[in-house]
Amino acid sequence: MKAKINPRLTSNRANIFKMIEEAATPVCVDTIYLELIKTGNKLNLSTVYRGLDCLVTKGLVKRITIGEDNRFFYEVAGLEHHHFLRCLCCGLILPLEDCPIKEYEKDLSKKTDFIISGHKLELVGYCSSCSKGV
Amino acid sequence: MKAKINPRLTSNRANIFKMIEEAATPVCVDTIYLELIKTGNKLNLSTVYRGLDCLVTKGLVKRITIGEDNRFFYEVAGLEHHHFLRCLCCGLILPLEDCPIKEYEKDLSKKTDFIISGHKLELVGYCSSCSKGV
DNA sequence: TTCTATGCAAAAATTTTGCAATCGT
DNA sequence: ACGATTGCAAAATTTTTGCATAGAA
Repeated sequence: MKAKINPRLTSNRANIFKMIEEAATPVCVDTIYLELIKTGNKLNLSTVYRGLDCLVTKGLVKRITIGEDNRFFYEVAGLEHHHFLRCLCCGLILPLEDCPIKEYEKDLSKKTDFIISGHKLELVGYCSSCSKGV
Repeated sequence: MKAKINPRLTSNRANIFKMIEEAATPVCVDTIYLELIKTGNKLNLSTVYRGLDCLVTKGLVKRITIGEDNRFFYEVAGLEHHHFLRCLCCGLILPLEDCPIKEYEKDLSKKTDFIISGHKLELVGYCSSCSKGV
């Protein structure tokens, strides 16, 4: 993408951000797009993509991958470090606050001689609704 | 895909499997395809995709996602449970044998009322080669 | 004016599918 | 002959890009 010197936070982009902010879980591009259209906004899908790029560049939004769907999700940046628990049945994504592998990272860094900058943990299973009567 | 009653392990598929088996890390479709072509095999990319579907269905191969590239990787199924450490610079993927979150899973299951069936952990950073002189 | 944002269409990248031909048993 | 595989081309999905136009500072 062409480098813009001074990207603007247009109303489209503010709306995209608001939508992400208000969602309880990470959202993907078509969810954002459809939600904005449904609530009366008129904008193009590519505007959503470019708006997201802009928000990511500005550090307002984080682009992440969850699940096995090969597409991107977005969440507000600057949240506490967290992980996800995902329901394989209904797709529910539950953010988790605690992180069980902080010390492990240190050990691993020593063992592998990697500088470890981060990690991604995703647990999967079946939520209580979906596992009722199983 | 159309359900085949009795999928066959053709030589194409055996070659695909062998390639995956011999790779030290998970491989993606185009790596498999190019490697097979380079070693003298003649086959179509869609044959690779279908062959992989077949191997996954047969339980010989596992389809996984690593990194932020929105594409699939494949590894031999039936390996010990493991995770990955990935270099953000050169793309090196290092399989890890130990798993630091087995007990965490139990706790979380109680706390969230999920039936937890698995998890995916990926650590990222810079390998010793890439971080030399940084 | 000058830089940026947008819509639209087209292209890219990865994966899937339909169909006719071929192969294996 | 029958069912499965393959090549090829086309489609589907998600994301990116080029270009002309509209918009904001």
